[in-house]
Amino acid sequence: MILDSETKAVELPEDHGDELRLWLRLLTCTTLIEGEVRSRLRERFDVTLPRFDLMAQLDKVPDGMTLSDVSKRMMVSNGNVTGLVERLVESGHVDRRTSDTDRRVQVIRLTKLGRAEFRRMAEEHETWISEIFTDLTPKDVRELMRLLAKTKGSAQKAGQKAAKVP
Amino acid sequence: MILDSETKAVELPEDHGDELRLWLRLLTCTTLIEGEVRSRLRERFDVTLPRFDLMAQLDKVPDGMTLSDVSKRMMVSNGNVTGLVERLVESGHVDRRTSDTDRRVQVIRLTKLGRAEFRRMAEEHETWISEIFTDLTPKDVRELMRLLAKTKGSAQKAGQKAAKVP
DNA sequence: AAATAATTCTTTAAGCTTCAAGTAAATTGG
DNA sequence: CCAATTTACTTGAAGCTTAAAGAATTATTT
Repeated sequence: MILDSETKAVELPEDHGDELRLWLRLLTCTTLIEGEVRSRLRERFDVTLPRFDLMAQLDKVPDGMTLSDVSKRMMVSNGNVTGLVERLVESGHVDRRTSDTDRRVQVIRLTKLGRAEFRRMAEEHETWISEIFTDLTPKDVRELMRLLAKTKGSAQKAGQKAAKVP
Repeated sequence: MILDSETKAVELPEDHGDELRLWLRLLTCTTLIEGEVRSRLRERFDVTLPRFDLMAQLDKVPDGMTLSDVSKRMMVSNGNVTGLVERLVESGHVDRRTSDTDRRVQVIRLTKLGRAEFRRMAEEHETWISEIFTDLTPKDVRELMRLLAKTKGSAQKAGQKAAKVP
């Protein structure tokens, strides 16, 4: 804390350049990888990344999940999921029904076709990812996992704090 | 390398689960932070993230840059930049003119208004970012920078290789 | 010089995404 | 039980994004 001549706290512009550079690098990495995955998905399977991501969520559960669940897990808006699911139902990859116990709720799951196609895509997708991270040693991977977990926690905390003081 | 009974190399499904988990965590971090920054930019300044990002590129140069430059730096498509710039010119934040030496080229730069508003936003933005990364020690930041640089290089290499063998 | 190729940017169509407002159903609290 | 609130989802408008095709200009090759 710095005090001026009248012993009053003053705001000096602190240096947050390192964090800013870190954020930009993080963003660059993600954009780069995302673009690579997107273009390969399109070329190899003629599928968009959001469709793939949604199917990936559904592949993890056998009995389907609600639209809200998908929305939270994918970290996108409800309206977004509505449209995405609409198109996946249209193309026969996803099955949708109203919950028996709560008529507000829509339960969606992969169809047989959807699951088969996703599995096929996921296999290649996994090798692409390992290719993309090929220069990292197992130790690098562990360390990165650790630091990103810490980053995630920090970001979540900052988000909650900001939400409480609007 | 695993050889089968006929001494022929066979492809066994290798485990790339760690890299996949790493990618998902990287994506989660970026999505989380991006969402936080997006919502704060909207609430505080009623500006979108893409507009802010474009202005950030232009703020770095005094004499403007071409649309292609912006496109490469932001890692988005040309058409995307065209529309973004269109709206920023419309709102008076960006100035656009045709290059004197090459009539294909559009040179854009921040207007006085655009630069003033960006500087104002950037200052707060920087503190948000430092807040978001607040749990990371300086050592964490350095280490993360290093590992992400390595990741970026690895991803670029993978992308180039894939582009050559289509 | 003329033909060819490469570049810079724009346009279009389709899909993605958010936000805000709206509808319907379930839950809560009197 | 009923009013008020909350939850789950949908809709609509605006903007973002990409990919692909096209137009204009410049650079290269023959």
